[in-house]
Amino acid sequence: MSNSNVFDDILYSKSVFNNREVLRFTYIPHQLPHRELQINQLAAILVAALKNETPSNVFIYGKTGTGKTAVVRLIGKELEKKAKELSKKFLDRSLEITIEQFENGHNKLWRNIYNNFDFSEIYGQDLKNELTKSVNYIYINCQHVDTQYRVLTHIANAIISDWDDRLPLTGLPTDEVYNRLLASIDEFGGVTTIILDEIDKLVEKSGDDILYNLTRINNDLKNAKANIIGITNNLKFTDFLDARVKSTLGEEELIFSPYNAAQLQDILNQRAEEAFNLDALDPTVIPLCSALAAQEHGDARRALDLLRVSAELADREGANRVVERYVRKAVMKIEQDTVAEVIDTLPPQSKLVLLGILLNEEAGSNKLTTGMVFDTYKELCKNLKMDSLTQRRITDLISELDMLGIIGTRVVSFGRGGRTRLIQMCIPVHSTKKLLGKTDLLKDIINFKPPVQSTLL
DNA sequence: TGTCCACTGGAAGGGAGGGCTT
DNA sequence: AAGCCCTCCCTTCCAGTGGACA
Repeated sequence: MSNSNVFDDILYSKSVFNNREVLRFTYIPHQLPHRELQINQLAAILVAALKNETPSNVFIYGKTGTGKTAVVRLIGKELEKKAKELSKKFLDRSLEITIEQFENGHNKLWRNIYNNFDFSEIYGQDLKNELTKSVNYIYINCQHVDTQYRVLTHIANAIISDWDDRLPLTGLPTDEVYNRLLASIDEFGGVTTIILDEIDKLVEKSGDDILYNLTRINNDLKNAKANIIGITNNLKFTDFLDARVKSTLGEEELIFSPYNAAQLQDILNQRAEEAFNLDALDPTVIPLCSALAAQEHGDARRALDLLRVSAELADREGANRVVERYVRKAVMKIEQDTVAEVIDTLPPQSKLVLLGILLNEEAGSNKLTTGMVFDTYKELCKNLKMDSLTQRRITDLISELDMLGIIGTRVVSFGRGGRTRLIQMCIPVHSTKKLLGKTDLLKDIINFKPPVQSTLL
């Protein structure tokens, strides 16, 4: 009997990778090529936190994959590191200097902290902990944390260290959450920087009340300071903001322009050095990945994904070198995987609507309207003995599918025939049907024939 | 030029589900 | 247990719309 494990062959087989994680977009390298200007600008703003002064609020614009999040996260890491270093220096020095000498010193930050603590405990662990966390950097991605309540609890919970004191995900009145947040920031002291990534998603869903409150948080804080960094890829985002929020939030603005192919190449080269074994990459691979990503508005995330997936495909085939062929394959794979994931995670009602559209298109209706899709959807529901949603709700689901890029819609008027939306599939009908057919809900009606519907044209 | 169609899409609110406070 | 609050998903209501047609 062999005691080998199914993973053994894969685990110990030769790989082109030295460290795959380096190619993830979430990995933050020590250096970010071609973002030196933005790094310096942001550091110049946030250095105030190290002096216990309030840094300006910052607004960061730039398309997907232009390094906004990476820069902000890198600066955060550096800021916290520096704060710890300074506090350590303070503790070391305080062994040698007297209180008077320290009070006469010029280090405002530590003098402030010192004023709030009993100096007799200077060497205690508690004080040391307080000192090392007096700069707080809280990152929130508003794509998921997209309501006023959630943002407030998220910030508060990032500061509250005791698990039992953490705020619940629902249940409390919002003003109560705000008060507890103030208390936790005040108790923490120092400077709290709140980063709201994809801030446009937050405002789109919940309005700008939350931003109004957060930009005025310093008025309510007694013992601490806070500032906001908003990140968005929507250049017109601030047009929808309340003028007061707009001026307070946009004290400083940073623009991240897209990378060009040469810059993307530098980024990939830097990561590849760490990510791959020697000679594992054909020299044509990085230029190709860069060129393909540059075509799509200079998206570094796309370039990194392409490189990583190409190498994974090479690995799986047991090749010891990544060549151009794998990049071409990777392009296809990434596209298919993205679509499959989006469809798979759709709620059941959206899947039914999509199936309605798909079946009509398959039956040859090339001028599909909202009304026709709704009729087919109702038939599908009847077949499944499910209650159907209203047409109003279905128009929203159709809009969502449109936003996801699964279908394309266009509002048209047929004169007396009325005004409606023309709908068509944007992804291949056959493969989508296969994906939908795999779900338990739809497997029995996947071949339903929609009633013949007359188009308005 | 006014009418009419089949919607679109904003606004308001209901209610289920989850969770807190008293 | 009761009362309250939040989120999410949904319904109901309704003003507004573009363009063919009479």
